[in-house]
Amino acid sequence: MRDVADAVGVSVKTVSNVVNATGQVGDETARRVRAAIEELGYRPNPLARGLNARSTDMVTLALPGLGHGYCAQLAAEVFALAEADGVSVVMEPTGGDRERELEVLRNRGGLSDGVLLMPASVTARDLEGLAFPAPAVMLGPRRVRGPFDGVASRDADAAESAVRLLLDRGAERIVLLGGEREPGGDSPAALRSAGYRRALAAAGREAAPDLVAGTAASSREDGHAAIRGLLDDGVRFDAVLALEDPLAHGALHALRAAGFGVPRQVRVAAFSNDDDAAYSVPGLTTVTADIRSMARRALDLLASRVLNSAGPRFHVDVPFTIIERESTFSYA
Amino acid sequence: MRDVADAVGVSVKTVSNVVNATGQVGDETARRVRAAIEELGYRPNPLARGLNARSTDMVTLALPGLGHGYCAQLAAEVFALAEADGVSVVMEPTGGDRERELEVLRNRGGLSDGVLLMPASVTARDLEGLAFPAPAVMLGPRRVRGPFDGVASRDADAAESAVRLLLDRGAERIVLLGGEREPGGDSPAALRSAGYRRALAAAGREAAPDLVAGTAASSREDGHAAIRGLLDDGVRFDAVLALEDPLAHGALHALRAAGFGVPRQVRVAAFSNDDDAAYSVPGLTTVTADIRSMARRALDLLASRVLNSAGPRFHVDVPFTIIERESTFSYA
DNA sequence: CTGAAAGCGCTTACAG
DNA sequence: CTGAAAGCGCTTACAG
Repeated sequence: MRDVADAVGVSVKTVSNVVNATGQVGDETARRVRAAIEELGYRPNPLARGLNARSTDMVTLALPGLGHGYCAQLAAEVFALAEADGVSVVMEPTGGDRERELEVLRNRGGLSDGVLLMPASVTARDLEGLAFPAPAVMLGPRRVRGPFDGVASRDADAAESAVRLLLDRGAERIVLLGGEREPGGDSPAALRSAGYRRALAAAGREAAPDLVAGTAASSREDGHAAIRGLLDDGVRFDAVLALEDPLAHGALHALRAAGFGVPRQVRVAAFSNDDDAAYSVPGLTTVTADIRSMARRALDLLASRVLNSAGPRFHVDVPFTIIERESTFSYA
Repeated sequence: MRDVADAVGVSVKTVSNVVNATGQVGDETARRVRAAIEELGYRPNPLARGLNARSTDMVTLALPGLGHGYCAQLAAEVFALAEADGVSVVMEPTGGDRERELEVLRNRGGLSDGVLLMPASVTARDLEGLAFPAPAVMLGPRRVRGPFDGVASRDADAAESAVRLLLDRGAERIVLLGGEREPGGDSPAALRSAGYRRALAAAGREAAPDLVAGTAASSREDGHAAIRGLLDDGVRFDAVLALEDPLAHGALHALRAAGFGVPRQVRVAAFSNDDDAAYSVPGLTTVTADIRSMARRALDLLASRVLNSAGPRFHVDVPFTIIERESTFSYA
């Protein structure tokens, strides 16, 4: 900037004025300044700017990973919205590790104005114990109490609706694929499992233990193996609620191989609406949180929180939608 | 920092000394400074630090997207290695758009010290025309000439080796699944297609046009449909080289459904080694670039380039490996 | 072992 | 319409 000012023979303030369109600058002066900027390849130093503005227009996005559909979709939405807002996104994969989640919230040495965290392991107690945390918003299926704003998807409610849909379509015995055997906990799987039980209870039924099929992970292969196992064990069922889309794809596969018609004999619904869901045959009914509005709300909450770290905390729930496709159609 | 210094009754320099472990500080003084830091929740302002150091220890990672296995794997490696180096990563999805790729290289207003770009659309000519670009390293399958360092995977060579493997295993007619019908171009698909043709030529064979099966995208469904189409058309083949793993999974599926034994009747090989490759049945033989060393080299090159923007450009090729699994075994 | 000064590259608040 | 000064929060180079 000094260089530009000297080249044109004006003060740095004048250069600053033309760069930021602040103050008043004569047309001729502005033109010469612009020419010098062009020629010298001058770029305002964002660090120096930030030092004054006390802001970097950067946000840290901390997710357990990018492998799962939910996270990948959320990241994509955050990137797109942030870009439109003129803010950059620093990615910080936490691996779901508690220590790293806390580290992110401390934002030691971090340049970003605040952090968006999808908490996997961190507890309410951890959050309370955090001294001088960075401005942060928690987002995702887990709703953790604590001194932070939050945007949560209603996974339990979503699962409940999905089960209701399956019951409406005539299902009697619904497998919970990838589900938790024990009630309790606040992982996405636990929340969805709770919704499953709630819907059954509301319909005056009980969750049969032999219909809860846990899986090691959430891959196609896991889904395939689990359904395969049920069939081999002679377990009867006429519907599957898979807690992740890939599990459902594996299930479809296993059912087809075993000669079961979907949806005629077995209805299948799942979560996430990943790319394959629309293209599989049959098309897969999925329950999907409105990820975009989740990203939007989180970014907005964080922006407010950066401006005003005091004030009441906000917790917002994001709506979900059921996209019904062939896998649950009832041909009456 | 001012506050801490005042609280303890020392100068800012002394505080700076204990924070950075520079200079000499008395044990007692250091202890009191540390206590004050703790109590006041003081954190060094990274902006002010960066302003002096002329560095932010941040790097921009610009990829077309995170959807494909290659990109996702690369991103994961970059995150991990960067974290270990103490550098943060700003994600910048380009969507493969030329304008956005150029914008990233200009790094206007960007806080990062440099950029890692996986170029999709940008041409050598574009790069030459770039005035005052940020320090940058190009990485990925495309090797673009221009005033930048580069780390490239040898996709053509990798495809050539894969074809040689299939020939060794007794294949005569190898389908190029997801391949380009016309030679030329420098997209990954084009490069791999070129390797396919080269291997066949080296073996004294020709690439039969009916064996090149283009696909709209690289999903499982695309692979399934394409192989299905070939079978329906009565095209004879005894091997498939799929340019992306998901295509191969679709192919395996289609082959099984049609009653073909893999590898007994048809051998299948693919690229990328995605998570499913090891777990599919049969296990999928894939050719995989050493993504980690690609990330490592790119980060190192960028670090050097940030320190010294002049000097000769470096272009390094990253090795690839063939992981052979059941899908190409020959039961002699 | 500790401090006062200058400076990183910009902006803000005030003069003229 | 333009400039000189002070300051953002730190570090570097020099004194003592």
